[in-house]
Amino acid sequence: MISTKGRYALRVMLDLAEHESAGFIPLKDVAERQEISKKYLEIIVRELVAANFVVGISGKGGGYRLCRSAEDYTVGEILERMEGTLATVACLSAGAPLCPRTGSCETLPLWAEYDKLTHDFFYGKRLSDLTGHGQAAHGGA
Amino acid sequence: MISTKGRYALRVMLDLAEHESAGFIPLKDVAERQEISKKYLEIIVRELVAANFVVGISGKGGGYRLCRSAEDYTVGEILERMEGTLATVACLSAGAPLCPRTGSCETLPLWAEYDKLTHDFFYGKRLSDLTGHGQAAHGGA
DNA sequence: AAATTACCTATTGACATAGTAGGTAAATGG
DNA sequence: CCATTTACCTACTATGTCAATAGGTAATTT
Repeated sequence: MISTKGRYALRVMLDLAEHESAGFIPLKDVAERQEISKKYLEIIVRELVAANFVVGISGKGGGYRLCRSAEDYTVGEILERMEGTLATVACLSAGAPLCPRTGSCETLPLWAEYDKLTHDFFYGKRLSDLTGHGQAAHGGA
Repeated sequence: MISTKGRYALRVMLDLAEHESAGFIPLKDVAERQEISKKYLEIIVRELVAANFVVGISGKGGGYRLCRSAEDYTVGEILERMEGTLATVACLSAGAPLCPRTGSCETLPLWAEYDKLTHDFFYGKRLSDLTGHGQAAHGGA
């Protein structure tokens, strides 16, 4: 299960991507548009800053902004950073202690195959692939 | 992340599949071979019985046995039953309350696509596809 | 100086995970 | 018939994670 942290982070990144022409975006605006508690988003955005995905500046006129353009982020790198790992079983998680059953475990190849599928899927998607895919329009027609 | 419940359940099923010629297999044997606490396996096997995946008989000479042959189980049905859902985000989980953002959510199509990938992967694998895939041998050569 | 914004530490309630403990019921072998 | 083996059942618990909330300080602009 992908947690709110990863999912909200992606939505914040998307929101920033779609409003990048407006300069630095206050978190308040993102929180309102996305209908997510601003307080909670603070925690998430802090990690996005630490990961160098976004930059923030304080004060009036401040806010957050992407560091790169939307097509230069993969969904995978964002999720992996926020979730800690994309691995679906503990024994395949980076930094996990080596399981003594590796080698004889009959299920490990299954998990490894699924892990690769997952990794390839999310690293194959770019932030720019997701913009403008909601069915409801923002303004018009 | 797939929990121990699903992973252990799969290993129990596999163990039973590989020893089905020996008739009813005591859980004690499975626990020893798989190096998993028998007490914990009891909980898991109870659910396998409830799901009609295995049958158990009490008393001396008793134990557990698969209900069908190994090629008639998909990995997906076993995991889904044990984990409750295979869905990777809450809003796609069966029985989840409908999210008011469905329709405007820009990330939903991504999760839906990944969900389908996951579902197809695990339902495309059969128990019999996993037998005999550990590298280490049981006895010999 | 006032307002706005990011940034930081700490805390919390709810829930799931991964078991453990200690029994009862059923079936068999001797 | 009785001891043994096995499944089956209820309850408990420690630990950790999740999803926030609370209440501040620091930076920047007008």
